[in-house]
Amino acid sequence: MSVIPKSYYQSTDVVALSKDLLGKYLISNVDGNYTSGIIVETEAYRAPDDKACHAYANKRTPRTETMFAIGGTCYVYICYGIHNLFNIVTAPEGMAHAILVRAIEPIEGLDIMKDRRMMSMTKKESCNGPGKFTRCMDITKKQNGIDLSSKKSALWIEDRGLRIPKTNIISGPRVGMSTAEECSHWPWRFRIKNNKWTSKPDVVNYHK
DNA sequence: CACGGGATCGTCT
DNA sequence: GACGATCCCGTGT
Repeated sequence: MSVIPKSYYQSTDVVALSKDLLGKYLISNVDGNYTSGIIVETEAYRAPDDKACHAYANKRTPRTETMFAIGGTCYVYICYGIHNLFNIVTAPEGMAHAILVRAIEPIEGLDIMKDRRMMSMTKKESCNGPGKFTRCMDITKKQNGIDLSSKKSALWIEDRGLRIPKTNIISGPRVGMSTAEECSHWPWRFRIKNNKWTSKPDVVNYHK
């Protein structure tokens, strides 16, 4: 039940951290409603060279400013006007790296999550998307910029000893990127092999 | 199961 | 004023 310390997030290898975060527990304690889940799918974003990253070319705007914060900071933004997407900022302050959490396996507080989602948590469709589990855990822009390495926060991450062997980690291209062109092919999307709580596996196919 | 379109609004040009 | 690091539902097979 140990909270992952801020030092963990200072690595400049955001790809390695994206893999290492698989199997860690994301805890939400918003307004006293405790829910948790295991991170089963992640995606890496890395400024300045990654065109798919909001902070591509180290572009600073009111929105991207959070990405430049110290590793261990929470970055939440709204996508398509509806969905709150949850990211973990990594690397030292000034370096805009982040990891998008794309899916979790719901573990605790299933009744609370069910009410928020209006869907049974035994269904694999309940949390297998970045806009889905945030709804279950009430993650919103209110949490943008908070510290993920403290249990005093509304959100934090724990290492409960679960270990995912490297042979059980699948990598693939990132999704949902029409303008980032070649960067979308970078295999920076990671998920736990044979885990029913990940989003539908994409077939890697560069031939059509 | 694949595909297509609508929802909906913050963000940046 | 256009565009999303998405989701859901309808239609057709």
